[in-house]
Amino acid sequence: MIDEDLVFKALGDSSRRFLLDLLHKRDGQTLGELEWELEMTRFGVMKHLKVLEEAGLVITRWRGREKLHFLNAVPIRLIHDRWIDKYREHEVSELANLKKSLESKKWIPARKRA
Amino acid sequence: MIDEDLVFKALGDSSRRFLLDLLHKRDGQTLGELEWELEMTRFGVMKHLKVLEEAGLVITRWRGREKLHFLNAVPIRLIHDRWIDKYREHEVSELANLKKSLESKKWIPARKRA
DNA sequence: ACTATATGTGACCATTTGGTCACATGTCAA
DNA sequence: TTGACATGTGACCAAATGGTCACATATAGT
Repeated sequence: MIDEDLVFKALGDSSRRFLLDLLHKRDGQTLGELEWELEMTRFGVMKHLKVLEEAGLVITRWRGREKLHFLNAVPIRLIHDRWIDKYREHEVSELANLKKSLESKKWIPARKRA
Repeated sequence: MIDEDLVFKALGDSSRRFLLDLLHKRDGQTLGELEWELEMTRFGVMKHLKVLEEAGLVITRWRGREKLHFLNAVPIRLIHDRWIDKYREHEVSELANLKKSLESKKWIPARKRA
């Protein structure tokens, strides 16, 4: 079960959003690696990672003495569905544009189609 | 333009998300009307509405002595575009990871690591 | 003009939060 | 086994936050 409040609270801090960005660039980074990118001691980074993990936005795995951190987009996806999509009807046209844009990215050129 | 940090911070509080829900149900409500729905004095509600307004999530208009509040979904849409959609491409694999994680792996407390 | 209504301001307080540190545990490699 | 390395815990502190209140301003309606 995903706690919507934990997810929103986790996303409410720019350092944590930056950590998600870092993991998005390269998944499976250790605390030591992430620590380098922030102007903060590893203890601060650790706290932020804990918040992200408890919100389900980051999943971890141990490899020996290293803790690997992986981005989990599922909670964000659920927010997208449960919260943001609530406002669809207010902006039908823009959403249509977005959809078109996304679909065109998946466009398969004629020569490669079966 | 739109301060992403203000938007995320504004969304990070459940009372404020509830206020957005109320405005989504019925747009243009006054402070007095919204106040009824929360278990909080009007001062608290006022502060939350101010945060929402400064984040651009709520737009206001005066009608005599009444202040009408309107939901503005645009900042949410921008988050949708620049933040959430970032993770679209990873969605499938992350979902797979989660599934695998839930099915086969068990969390091993640090103290008990081999 | 008078009074009830609707919202605003600044001070204030308790709690939460972001961040650091001393110290501790667990792991790798020589 | 020894020592360097990677992460964890609990206490601690300053700052931000959620919420209330006394007091103030502006508008509506009679």
